[in-house]
Amino acid sequence: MDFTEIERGTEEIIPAEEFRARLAQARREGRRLRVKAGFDPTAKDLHLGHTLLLNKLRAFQEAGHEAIFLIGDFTGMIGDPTGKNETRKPLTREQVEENARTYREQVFKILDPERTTIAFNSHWLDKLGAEGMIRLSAQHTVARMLERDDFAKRYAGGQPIAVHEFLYPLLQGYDSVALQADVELGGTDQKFNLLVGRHLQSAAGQKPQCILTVPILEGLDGVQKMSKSLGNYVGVNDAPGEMFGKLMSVSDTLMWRYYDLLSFRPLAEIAHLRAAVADGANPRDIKMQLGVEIVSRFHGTQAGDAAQAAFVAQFSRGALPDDIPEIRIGIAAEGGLAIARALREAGLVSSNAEGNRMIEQRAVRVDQERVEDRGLLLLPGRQYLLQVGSRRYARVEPVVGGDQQV
RNA sequence: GGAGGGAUACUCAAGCGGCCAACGAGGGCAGACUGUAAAUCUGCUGACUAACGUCUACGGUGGUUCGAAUCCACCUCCCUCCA
Repeated sequence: MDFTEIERGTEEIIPAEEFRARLAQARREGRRLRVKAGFDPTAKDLHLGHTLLLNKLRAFQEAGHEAIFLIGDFTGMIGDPTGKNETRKPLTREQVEENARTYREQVFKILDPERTTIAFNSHWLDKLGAEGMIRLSAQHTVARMLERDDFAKRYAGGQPIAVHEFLYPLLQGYDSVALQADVELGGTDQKFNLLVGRHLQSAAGQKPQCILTVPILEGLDGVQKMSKSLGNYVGVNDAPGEMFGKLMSVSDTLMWRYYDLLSFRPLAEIAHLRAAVADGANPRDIKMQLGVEIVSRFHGTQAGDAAQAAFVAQFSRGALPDDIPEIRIGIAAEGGLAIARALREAGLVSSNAEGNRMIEQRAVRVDQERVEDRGLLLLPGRQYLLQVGSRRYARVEPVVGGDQQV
């Protein structure tokens, strides 16, 4: 039996032999494995980092297994303490539903809706109650909890650890019990939590799940993990041009990481691309191929090609982008519109002070001409093309007395 | 419950009565060079103002002082040791 497609891109499979045996057995018996992957409802915009997991879930679907997309609406109230030490605000029922809905829209860009089960863990965790929680807590020791890497670090480093954070892995593990999961997928940073699931399942008399971990995708900066709050992400809902641009801005080193983790190309083909660059091909062109592949995946082949063409036109040939926002800004009858304010109103800078700074740094152009004078006034009656740096554009028309409008 | 230490801008971290919108580093943004890459060099990095300048900010609330991030009191939160 061939495991390469299922196993491609995974970091670790625990225990590998058992996993393969289980797959083989399921096939023989015509049984579908229950494959679980949990998602935190605090985030609602999916980015490429999430898609690693979804792609893997999809691979299981295609092999005929049951994909369970678990929304951690109950555990979201705790907030996974993995990684950062920050207390999360509990979500309201409305927020959870809202987030779940947007999840659904985005998730099915990858998963097959016909073969996906969506589950909410409040379903069983609500009923667990204080007694259930205590019984659950009795299944695990403090010493073992403190083995978890980030708990260990925080404890050693004198950082606070709240008691309720210990409950998170237990509840996540209990999800596996409730779902009778055969397999659970997660990022490498989830390894500890996933293992707790195995432990709790055995204690409950179930056959413990197998675990597949996928790497954590680095964000555009190439260092920290991709996340919305760090602003280093490519969202699956990003517009084609934006998505392409973001991918083009990654470093050459990171490009290969993205090829390895995000591309669906055969491994041999990626090896060829590496060889080509080693032979002197411009990595930029290889990067474009990646951009086209990813944009096409979420927006269609046409959009992928168009994004590349637009990128080449704008940055290689200096053409203006064709989707420059237009805005009218109301001004008093006398005088004109101060350039810094125009930049701010158009959303190109966050404050007038920043606008003035940009001017001093020679980053601002009006009608393609560099602005040297921060006292420059835009007069009503015509439209101006404003530019900050090489990627921020807007067309602005000052209007006497008028309200600001697009 | 007792003793001690700490909280400074996006992050880390100086400052310990006026020269502090606050050293330095990282990050971010911009300029040069490029391939919207890396590396490197330079500048900027609270808001309002054309500008003079004004306002807001060093955990919170009060106080001392001509003047407080800096001193005092109380409060909140965190850490360590003891119980």
